[in-house]
Amino acid sequence: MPTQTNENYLKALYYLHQKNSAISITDLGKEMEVSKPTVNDMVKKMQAKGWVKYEKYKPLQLTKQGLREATFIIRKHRLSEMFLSQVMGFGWEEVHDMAEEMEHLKSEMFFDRMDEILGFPTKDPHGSPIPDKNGNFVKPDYRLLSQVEIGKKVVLRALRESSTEFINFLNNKEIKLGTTMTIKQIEPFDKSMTVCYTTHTDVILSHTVCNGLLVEQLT
Amino acid sequence: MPTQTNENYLKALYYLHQKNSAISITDLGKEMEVSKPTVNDMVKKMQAKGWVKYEKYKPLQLTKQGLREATFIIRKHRLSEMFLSQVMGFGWEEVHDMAEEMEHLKSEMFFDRMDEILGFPTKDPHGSPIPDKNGNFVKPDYRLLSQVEIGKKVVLRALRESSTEFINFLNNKEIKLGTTMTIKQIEPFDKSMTVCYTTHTDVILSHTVCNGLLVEQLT
DNA sequence: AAATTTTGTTAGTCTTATCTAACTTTTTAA
DNA sequence: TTAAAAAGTTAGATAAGACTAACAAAATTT
Repeated sequence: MPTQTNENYLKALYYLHQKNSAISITDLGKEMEVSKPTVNDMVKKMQAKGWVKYEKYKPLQLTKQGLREATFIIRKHRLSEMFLSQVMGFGWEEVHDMAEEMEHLKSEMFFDRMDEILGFPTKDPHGSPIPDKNGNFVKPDYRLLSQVEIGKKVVLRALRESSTEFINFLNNKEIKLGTTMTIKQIEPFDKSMTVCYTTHTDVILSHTVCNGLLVEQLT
Repeated sequence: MPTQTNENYLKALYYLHQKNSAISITDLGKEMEVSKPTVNDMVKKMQAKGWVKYEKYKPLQLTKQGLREATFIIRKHRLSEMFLSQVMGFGWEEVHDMAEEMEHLKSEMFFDRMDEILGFPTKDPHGSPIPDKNGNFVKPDYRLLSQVEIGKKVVLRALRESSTEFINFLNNKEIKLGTTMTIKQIEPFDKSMTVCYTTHTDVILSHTVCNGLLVEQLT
């Protein structure tokens, strides 16, 4: 059974893998905000437990078991977010940090009951898929708004980041899941985009913001 | 801010204080299931943090601050039990262990929202008082069934232990909070009691069981 | 009051998770 | 293709939370 710290390393590895296939000790250290020797040590321990595969100077890999563990932590995180939002009435901008704590609770019953109460949801409040009790889930292949061309129409389906700060920004701009946007212009200099949606015309979104929005392309 | 381990020591001290005013290093060690040197060390650390007062070979004391911290942990525990039982539909025999984990969550918002959803309850599913947001609560002075005399009539108001095992025993005997019982007989040899309640006549309860039941005396 | 038992303390060790400083390997760029 | 930069490793330390073995102090019993 992974410790809480182990769980955080597993989750970090999982997220890094989503973007990048070759994860370095340094990458993981940055994600976890710890020094390289700390990661080095931890990786050895986690390899001994069978969760990661590592050879000196080579990229890190999650084993099948490690992936399984990571998936269950993510299940617990996303179910918690969903429960906090749907049952306890918290806003989508508030749930991430609380779920970050709750994901380490060990009681399976607790999460299974949440799942049941929520009617076995497949998406969390930020649009991310929730693995089921067996660890299965479908990863829809949305694209980043930042990668969409000018003139296209898209629907916001998920966020790649769920920090309170980021979501407060979206709330201010009245952007939510399901919002349909048309890309009017892309500034070559800073890659910022001018978009239109609902009653808003010509809203400028920075590249950083566009990089956090996962969309489904309509046209 | 106390660590999770600190919180458990504080809670243990709090519970020991309820029965016994003079708590020894040994007592705390037994409650926490750790060795005496471990307690000794920990007590020094917790004294440095201002939660306990201790002089060599003298009894342990919770400081005002320590008592405050303990009260908030108990608030979190009991609110969790209430939420698990009232909102999530768990049985009173299932909630203790889950609440034992949940009580260490740091988010105040989470517990305050629970409190609100539950309508600011003052008792948990086992009849124990729930401290409010300021740490205040009334400790009703029930007496132990084991201390009641023969012939008296009592109502079960709270449990002094909330383990699944103990409550499963009560469930089997169809004893719940609010059950009115009459004490028919007390066996001098082993202090077991013969009681009558609802449709049950002449049920024998061991001293151990009677010691776990907090009752209000009617006659 | 002395002997015994219980209680508490000291000293030294372990594990987990972290650090810095210094060194080595690999990669990249001149 | 070698020099510089980046990445990774080793060694030694620290803090929290635990242990055992051995000793000291206090309380209890005879």
